[in-house]
Amino acid sequence: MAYGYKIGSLPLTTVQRLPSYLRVVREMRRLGREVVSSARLGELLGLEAVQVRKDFGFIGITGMPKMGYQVEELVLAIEHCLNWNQVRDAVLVGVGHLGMALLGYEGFRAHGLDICAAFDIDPSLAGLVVNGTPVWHMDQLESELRRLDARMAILTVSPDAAQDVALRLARAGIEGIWNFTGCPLDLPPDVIVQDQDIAIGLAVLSAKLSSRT
Amino acid sequence: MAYGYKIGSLPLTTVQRLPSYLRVVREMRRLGREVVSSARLGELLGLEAVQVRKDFGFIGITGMPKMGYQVEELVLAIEHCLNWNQVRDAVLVGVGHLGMALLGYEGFRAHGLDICAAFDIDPSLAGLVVNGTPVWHMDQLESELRRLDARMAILTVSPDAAQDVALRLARAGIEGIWNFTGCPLDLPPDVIVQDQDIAIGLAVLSAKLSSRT
DNA sequence: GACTGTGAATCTATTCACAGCG
DNA sequence: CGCTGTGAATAGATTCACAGTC
Repeated sequence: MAYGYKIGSLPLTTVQRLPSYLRVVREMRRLGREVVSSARLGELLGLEAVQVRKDFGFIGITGMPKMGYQVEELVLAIEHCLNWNQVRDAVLVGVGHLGMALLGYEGFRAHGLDICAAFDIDPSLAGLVVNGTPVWHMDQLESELRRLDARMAILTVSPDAAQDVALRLARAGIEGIWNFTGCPLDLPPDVIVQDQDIAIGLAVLSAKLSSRT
Repeated sequence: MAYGYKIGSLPLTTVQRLPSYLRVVREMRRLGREVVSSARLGELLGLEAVQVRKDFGFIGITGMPKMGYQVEELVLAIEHCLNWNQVRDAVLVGVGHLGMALLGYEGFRAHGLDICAAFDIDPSLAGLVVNGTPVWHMDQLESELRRLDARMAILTVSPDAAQDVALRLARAGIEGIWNFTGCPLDLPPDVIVQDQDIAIGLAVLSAKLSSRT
């Protein structure tokens, strides 16, 4: 199985660290700082300096001996890797508690994401506008998707609806599904599924707590 | 750095897979199924059968050749590893969109978690009861924590408050912090911090999407 | 001297190959 | 057979050691 170690030419683990690098270097840019060393970044993020340098090497960034890396260059390179420099449209399906929370989250724009439409099976939600995003009934899913040009969907429906809805999204041409349902999805291999299972984090924390007793 | 490979005697990666095993075997128990093979579990979860067997070996479960593993035994063993068989109290700090969503999430009880109190800086939220959980003002944090016996805190405050609030929690005796703020926390090493950064999942999905073009 | 950059070594996780058992 | 269990091999990630550069 697996086969998920490399994303393009980047190691998965490097990609997973990019958001935290980006947060820090964006903050540094805001403060007017122009260069930063791998040691300083490592200290702020709890990483070895050499790991920071390796990661930057992978994304094609080269620093200056004695000085460090240029903050602006880092921001642009990381944004480019993640495609977070341009805003992409996404739809959200399942406007329950979690879906509502994600609709209210202001941070997505900084990550290049604009939720342009939401869908729910509950007819009483249709017509609502949540934080600027219109909510439609599930019946409108295919027709709205034809109108919009969203490549990505955020899936926050209940577990028992997950597979069916995911299949509808795939058939409607959605290329990537960010899956918050906790269920594994079985879809054609050209659809990229990213599972976001909150239970994993809780499991790790629980296990650490119970092993320390 | 790092040093985070083993949790007690279990590999981190094994612990990360435990929640998905648990979900499936609980469902099988509900359906009255008594045994299951590693091959079947692997198929359902997208894992190699041998990996399933290795994981079960780590948590001390032994199967029967030709038959497979006992579903009931698996449920109990995994719940035990994660301490999800008993309910533990937790507090939630930061009742914004995300905090509200987590308070509304019914699934925590199945994961052994009961959010017994929530806190927010906004005085207009104090006195509210959200899905059975009372909300207090931040001023009450220390005094309420003295009254309750929560070992774990869910941190959903804004990034700029994260470090300060985390420190207050640590000083009040909280042993584990589930950190949704996206900021790294700098705390005494006896406090266990589990970062739950939603941006990581989005980064991986974004990178996969942009590498497929 | 103070950094970066990188091959080599180490450590971890996954996968293979096959022995053992009912 | 049809399964589990496990040592050996492979692949991947991190860390070490040190050469190179301003």
